[in-house]
Amino acid sequence: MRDVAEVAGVSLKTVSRVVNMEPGVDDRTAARVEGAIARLAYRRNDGARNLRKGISLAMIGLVIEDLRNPFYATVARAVEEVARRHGHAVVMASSGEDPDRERELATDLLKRGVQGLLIVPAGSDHRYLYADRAMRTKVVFLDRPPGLIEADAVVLDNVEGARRGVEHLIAHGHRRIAFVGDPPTVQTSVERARGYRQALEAAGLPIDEALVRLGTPRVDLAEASTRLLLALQDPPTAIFAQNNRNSIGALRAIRAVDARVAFVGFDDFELADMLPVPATVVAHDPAEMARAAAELLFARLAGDQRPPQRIVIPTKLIARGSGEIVPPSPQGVDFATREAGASSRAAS
Amino acid sequence: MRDVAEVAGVSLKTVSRVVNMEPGVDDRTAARVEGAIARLAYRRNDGARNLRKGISLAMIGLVIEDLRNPFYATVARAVEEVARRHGHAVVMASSGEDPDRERELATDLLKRGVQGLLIVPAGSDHRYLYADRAMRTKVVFLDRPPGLIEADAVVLDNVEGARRGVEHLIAHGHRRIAFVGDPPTVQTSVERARGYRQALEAAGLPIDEALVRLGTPRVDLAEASTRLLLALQDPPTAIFAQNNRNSIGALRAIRAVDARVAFVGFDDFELADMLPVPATVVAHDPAEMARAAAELLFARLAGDQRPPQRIVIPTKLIARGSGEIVPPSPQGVDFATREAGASSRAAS
DNA sequence: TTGAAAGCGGTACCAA
DNA sequence: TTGGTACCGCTTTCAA
Repeated sequence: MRDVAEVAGVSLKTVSRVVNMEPGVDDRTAARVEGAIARLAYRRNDGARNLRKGISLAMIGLVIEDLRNPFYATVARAVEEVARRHGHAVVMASSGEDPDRERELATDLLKRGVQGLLIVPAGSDHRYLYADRAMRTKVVFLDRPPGLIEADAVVLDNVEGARRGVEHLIAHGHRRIAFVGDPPTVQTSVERARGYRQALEAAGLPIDEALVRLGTPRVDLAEASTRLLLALQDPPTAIFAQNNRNSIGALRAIRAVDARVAFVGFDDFELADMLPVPATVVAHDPAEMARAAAELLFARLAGDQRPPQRIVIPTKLIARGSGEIVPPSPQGVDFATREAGASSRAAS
Repeated sequence: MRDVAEVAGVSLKTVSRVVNMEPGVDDRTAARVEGAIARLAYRRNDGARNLRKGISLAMIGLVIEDLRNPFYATVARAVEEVARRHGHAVVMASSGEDPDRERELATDLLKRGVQGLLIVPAGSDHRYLYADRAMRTKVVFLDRPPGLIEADAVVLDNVEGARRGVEHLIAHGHRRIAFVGDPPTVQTSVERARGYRQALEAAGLPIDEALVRLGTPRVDLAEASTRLLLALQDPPTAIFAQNNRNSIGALRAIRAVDARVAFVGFDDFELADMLPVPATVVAHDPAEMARAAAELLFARLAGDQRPPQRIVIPTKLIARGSGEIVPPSPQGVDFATREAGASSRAAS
């Protein structure tokens, strides 16, 4: 702005007046200033402006996995809504499930001076958030708990939800149930796998590790993984998928090979009820989770000093058809087959 | 920070050292400062910090309709990607198709000092963007053109895409084709309706305004609207839906009443190929559109002075089944029926 | 109508 | 190890 003033041959203050369209500037003077602005491609520094005006930017950061996943899109929208009510803007960043990138993005947001941070962690060590003491940025974790630090978190009831989903399949006569999930680095996947195991153990069923596939964070990989499962000598009669991405992949595989297997997925998804066999799911309310986390963050920003909170959002099983398919052969055949030896196969 | 210094009985600079964990501060002094920081609930002002350090915030704003719409989620993710490559963060805001809110959000983002703005307009008058002269914020419009101002825009080939979709239905023998779309305030809906009309006119078919429903911006409304269409005395034999929200609503209605009508929708959507009757769509690449717009914005920020650009992204028809359903009665029956009088109905 | 000088809340540089 | 002082780019106040 000083440069502009010099070029236009006026004082700093006059330029300021022109830029902010304050009244009381001679038209010719204003024209000269505008000319200088254009020539120098000048752009006002809003940082300095806000500093002087005492305006704090009022932003929060949101680090999620991928906006294209409808689950996170819903989360993001709900966060935006709450932030708006509190007069804050939201800066969003997608980590793509990469711990390094999560850290990079979170650190970047902190440097940008966001007042608070909502984060769906990809990594398992969040001590870096405390690197900058006295920065005092408030952080609330979303969907997954923090690693190696104490902090607020709002999560789903993963173990219980998965357990109920698998119990549902067991109740319909299934004994060979596969689990299709994200890599073990993803907390939610691990917890849901735990629920899966709990359900099987409680029913006295063996856990066949060949049926547990932890490692398919994308639709196409989940589809490939499920195809392998269905091509096993002794394939599962039911599949439990750990989230909506895995669900859609699994359903694509089931459809591709025209398998008659039961299916239950964690996360509801659009059109689940419109499929040829409507999908049974363990549903929950992502928007509610996001709102709870955002409200907690704003409470902290307002001075809430309670110890770190852990809020758990419940799940609900919605039976639509795919989870109520019963296994093809009468109960007990699986056991009989296996006792006859691993290399033998039932004729049909 | 000055307050902290006073309370701790040290100089400003020492506090600064502690806050930024610079070396060379006596532990006891540091402890005193930390105590003061805690007591005063002090938080560093990053605005002032960035000003002094000469850091410009490097943010762009993105105003879209609703993140929950997968179309916009894809757009947002692609924008984020490009912005990141250019070292910028993205502040996102959802207008909910409300012109006032669009204006409010855009103005707010400008006040926050974003370097540039990407906007999917809900309104039709964007002169407010020029209210602040010399602010020189660059703006690129996305998906829909600007109103009453000259500005860059990246849009889809709406007329052509819709025309082809409807032609496809006509080619399969349909003469009564309904249009299900957003309100006339939504540019894209109007343009796609134009393509619809062009296709009918080119084929010498009459346009029955009772079959043109402009006003259903949500899935549930589109479903209700389509139900009404299907309940007409002389119902359409095919439906063209203007975007993915309307498509899903229309398909729900078709399924609910078990109607055997053909369907083509604008926008591809996840699981379109997995439905009992896979959905034929006019597809395109939202990410490509978003990338083009974001790159154009960064080119402008880098000094690109070309006149306002208008980039058009092509569409592509993907036939999957629903668009290839032929009308129930032989060609010409509709005409015969109508010539027999509006009050008569074909027995079957 | 225009300008000079102080100051927003920090950091940088150099001296003590 | 600590402190003093100039200054980042802009707005505000008050005087010319």
